[in-house]
Amino acid sequence: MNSRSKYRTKQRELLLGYLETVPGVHITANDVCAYLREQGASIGQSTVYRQLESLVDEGIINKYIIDANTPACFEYVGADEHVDSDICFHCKCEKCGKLIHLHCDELEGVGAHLYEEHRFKLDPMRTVFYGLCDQCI
Amino acid sequence: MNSRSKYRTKQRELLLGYLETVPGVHITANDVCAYLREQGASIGQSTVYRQLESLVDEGIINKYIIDANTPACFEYVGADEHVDSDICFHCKCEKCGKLIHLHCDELEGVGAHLYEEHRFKLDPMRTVFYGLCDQCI
DNA sequence: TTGCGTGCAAAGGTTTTGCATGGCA
DNA sequence: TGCCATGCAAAACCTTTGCACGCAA
Repeated sequence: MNSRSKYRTKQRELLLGYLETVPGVHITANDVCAYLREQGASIGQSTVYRQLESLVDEGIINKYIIDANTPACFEYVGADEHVDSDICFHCKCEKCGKLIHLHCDELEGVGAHLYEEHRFKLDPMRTVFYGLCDQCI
Repeated sequence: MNSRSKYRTKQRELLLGYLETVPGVHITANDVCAYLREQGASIGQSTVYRQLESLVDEGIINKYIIDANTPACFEYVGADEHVDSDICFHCKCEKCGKLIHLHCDELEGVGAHLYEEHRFKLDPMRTVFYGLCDQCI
C-alpha cells in the first residue's frame, strides 16, 4: 500500500509519542487530531491519515474496522515483532453500540480451530462479534 | 435500530424479488438501484437503504462489511425461522469474496464462552468471521 | 540538493436525514 | 383516516487526493 516511512519528522514523532501513551486503547484519526490540537501541536489531518497508514504497514499499530459508518480505530502494539497475543477481538453491542475489545486466550483458540478444522485463516482485525452487552441483555 | 417493516409496499416487493433471484451473490445498495432502474422500476435510493436495513433486522438478508471504503454488500438468506439447533456461522473470504456456511459445535461454544466469561450475548446470525478461505491462503 | 513529508482545501463516495407527499391497512 | 413508507435533495461523514511549499538527510 504505502512504502514505509523514511524520514523522521516532527509530526511522526508527535503522533507516535501520543499513541505510545495509550496502548490497548482504541484511537481514531480524529482523536489524534483533537488531542494534538489541545496540546497546541496540531498537525494536518492528511498527515495523520498518511502516518497512520504507514504505521500500520510497519506493524507498529493495528487498524480495526468495526462498521461501515464507524471511523477506523487504531491501537498501538509496539514495534516488536508481531505477536499473536497482542491481537484483540471486538464485540459490538447491537443495542447501545458499545464496543468491547477483548484480549482472550480462549477466543484465540477459535482462530486455530477455524484454520485446522475448516481451512479458514481468521482475520481478527476485521472480525466483529455482534450481540448484546451485559447492560443491554 | 429499525422496527421491522409493517407495510407491504411495491418497493419492498421489487427489492426482495430481485434479491431472491441472486442468492449467494454480493449485491450493493447501488447495484439494486442500477438494476431496478434498468428494469424501468427504479425506486429512491433512500428507500433502498431503508428497506435493506429492515431486511437485515428481519434476518432475511445479511449485510457484509468488507472494508471501510468499500460499499456494504447484502445477500439473500431467506425468511426461514431461526432455529437454535441449526445455528450457522458465516466465514467471508476477504480475497475472493466467497461465503462459507459452517455448522460447527465447537464454534457454538464460543457463544457460551462469551456469555459466561464476558457477559456478552452473541448474535450468530449477524456475526461474520472475516479471513481467507483455503483457496486464497 | 533531492525528493519525501506536510498542510490546506477540495473532492470523493457511501450512507443518513428532513420534510412534504403518497399509499397501505 | 391514521400512520408508515417514499422520494428528492441536501447534509453528514470519513477518507483520499492535488498541489505547492517545507524540511530531513
